[in-house]
This record gives sequence, C-alpha cells and structure tokens, in this order.
Amino acid sequence: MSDHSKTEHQDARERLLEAALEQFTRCGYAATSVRELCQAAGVTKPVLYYYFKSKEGLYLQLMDESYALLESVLAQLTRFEGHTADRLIHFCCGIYDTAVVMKDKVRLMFSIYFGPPQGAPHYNLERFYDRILEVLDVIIGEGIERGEVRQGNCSDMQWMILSCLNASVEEMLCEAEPRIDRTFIQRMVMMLFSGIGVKSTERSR
Amino acid sequence: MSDHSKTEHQDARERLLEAALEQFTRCGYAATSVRELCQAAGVTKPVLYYYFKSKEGLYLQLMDESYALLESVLAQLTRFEGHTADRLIHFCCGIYDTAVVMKDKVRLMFSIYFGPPQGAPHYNLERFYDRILEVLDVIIGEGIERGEVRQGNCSDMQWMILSCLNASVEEMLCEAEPRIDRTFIQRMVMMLFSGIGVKSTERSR
DNA sequence: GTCTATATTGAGATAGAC
DNA sequence: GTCTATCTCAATATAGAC
Repeated sequence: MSDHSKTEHQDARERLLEAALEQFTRCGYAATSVRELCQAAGVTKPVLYYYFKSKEGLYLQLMDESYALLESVLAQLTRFEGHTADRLIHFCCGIYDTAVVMKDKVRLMFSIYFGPPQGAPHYNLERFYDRILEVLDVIIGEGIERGEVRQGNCSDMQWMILSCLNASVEEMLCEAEPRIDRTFIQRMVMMLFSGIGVKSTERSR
Repeated sequence: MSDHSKTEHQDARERLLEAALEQFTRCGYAATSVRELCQAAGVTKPVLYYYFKSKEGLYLQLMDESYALLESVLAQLTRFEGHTADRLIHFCCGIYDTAVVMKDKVRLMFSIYFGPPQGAPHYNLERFYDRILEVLDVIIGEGIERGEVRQGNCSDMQWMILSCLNASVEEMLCEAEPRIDRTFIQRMVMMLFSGIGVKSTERSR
C-alpha cells in the first residue's frame, strides 16, 4: 500500500459502478435517481460528480467497461477443433457460458438494446451480434469446404444458430425457471444437422 | 350522432392512447412526462386524469388493449391445412405479419418484456410465448402422428421454430435495415426439415 | 476528495371556475 | 368535460467549508 488514498478512490469509484449496474438493470436509466445510486454505493452525491462528471458519464463508463469484457471473451473463442457441429457447439456454448457469468451486465445490455432510450445516450450494441455472425460465417464456410455441411444458404444457417443462441440467453435472463438452457444449444445444432423431416426413400434411423 | 359530446370524449381518449403508445415506445415509461403526453395528444393534463385516473392507469389501459389485439389474432391462426411444414410456415408467417401490422405495439411490448420496470406496474407478456408454444406443440404433435415429422424431442423443435420467429420479429423491429424477414421463416422451416448436414456416409451419433 | 446545504427545475397530481 | 392556476415533492446538479 504505497498509496492509501488512491485505493480508497478506486473503492468509491468501483462501488458506484457496481451500484449503477444493479440499479440501471432493476429500474432503468431514467427511473434510477442519483440519490438512490449514491445511497446504494455508500457515498454522497458530490463523489459521483467528482468521478464521473454526471449520471450520463457514469452510465457510459459502465457500458464501455461491460462491452470491452464481452469483446475480450469473444476473442478467446476463435480456436476451432473437430467436426463443424462440435465447433459450432463449442463456440455457442462459450458465448452462453459467458452470458451466465456476466448475467447482470448482459441483462442490462438486453434492456438497453430493446428498450427505449429513456434519456440515456445511445450505445451501439448491435455490433456484438455482427461479430457473432462473422465467426459463424467462418465456421460454416469451412464446414462446407470440408464437406461436413451441405451447400446452401450460409446466411440462413448463421441466423438459425444465432436465433437459438439468442433465445437460450434470453430464457436464461428471465425471472422464471428457464425452459431451455445450454444443453438446448447442443441438441439444436445436432437437430439442425440431421433435420427433423421424414425421408420416405432413404435414411433409416 | 345522437350524442355529440360522447364522440368528442372518445376522440380525446383515443388520442391519448395513441400518444401514449408513441411516447412510451420512444422514451420509455419513466422518461415520458404527463406534460409531453398531453401536448402530443392535444389535450390538457386534467383530461388525462379524468379518463385514466393516472399515468399508470393510461399505461395499463394501453397494454390491455394491445394484448387483447394479439390474442384475437392468435385465435384466428389455428386452422391448419396441408403438410406440417406448410402449417408451421403459415402459422409463423401469420404471427410475423401481425407483428408487422402492429409494429409500434409490438415494439413497446418487447421493450417492456426485456426492459426494467421503470416504475411502471408489471405486465405479464410471457404468456403470449406460452400460447405460441402450445400451438406449435399441436402442429408438430400431429406432424409426428401423420408421419411427416421424425420422432424426437418435440419441445426442442418448438423452441427452434419459436427462436427463429422471435429473431425475425426482433430484426423487423430494429432501426437499421432488417437482414432477415418473413421469407427467412419459410426457408428456416424447410431447412429444419431437410437438415444441413451431409449424409453421404450415414453419420449417426 | 468528501462533506452539508442549497439552488433550480420539472415531475405528477389536483382545486375550482366554467 | 375541459380549462387555468397551483400544490407538493423529488430530481439533477453545484457552492463552498473542511
């Protein structure tokens, strides 16, 4: 502890960010007051304004740090091995598991993505979906080259997988007991590969 | 026009509901002020309190009417004909088309479903997904009986379809140009029936 | 850096005339 | 039923002492 005062500053700052995550998620940006925020963080109002300049500044800082975390995880999920189905499952479950760990932050992001601005400055979250689509494109493209995926509309395949991954995460976020989870992602990929239709002439079970 | 005054009352009431839909969707419940609401509807504040008793009352009335509309549409989509794939496509596209027509109301519902309470009273929207799952269960169940759908995890099939339908609607709601749409739903169902895997060597796990 | 105290604005809601 | 005028309260933000 070469610098005791600095440590305390960090503490107050960090506590404010935690409180902001909690309150913004539970009450929304507009309905969260600076008073409640500071009370929850155990600091007084001027402390917030000192570190973040305004309620908006605190919000943007929170979003920046949360999104950076997501990006860093995505960067670690780009090592692929095995059959295309296994690669897809590994990648999607990696995203899902991260969402579980970052549950609070992900919930906030969903509410911002779908929710109205509420007076909060706009924050671009769509780009994360674009990043996922890019990775899926690579995996499926290689799968076709390797002869493991049928020729077809590659974009549709990406969207089917992203849709199911998305639904799994959404269910995970819900208040009630989730009806689909991580294992659904695996079964979904397998089902997508095999198809659910009955072929009269070929393909015995 | 036996009662002229009544017609005018209805107008003010209706204009308030329209303004509420617009404002709640764009700014959220908490960030929408009664002043803006009344200004947009071209009435004064006491008019709002006269018809709806409070901001909360107006909100609940808006939600009730919107949800009732959704339910009525769902009830009209339960006549099935043709192959199971066609039934699924018909049903899902029916939901999608309805969502397009009710775009503003659906956007509000999404923002409420995912968003934080914002001080607004809770409104149960999850039940609509349950209703969709019920219908999909019937269609797929009959499909298995008719030998058009392979034996398997019926629940997973429902969730895959619901997930893709959901994603289509979400993309339709987004500000940017949607990258998937109504036609994706059709291709998705066909793809789900045929599968994307290469089956030359009869892979089985 | 952190406090107390306060300035200022706009919110939701209502009283009472017409 | 609809208005004007107003009440009350809580919001964001800051001034200035320590």
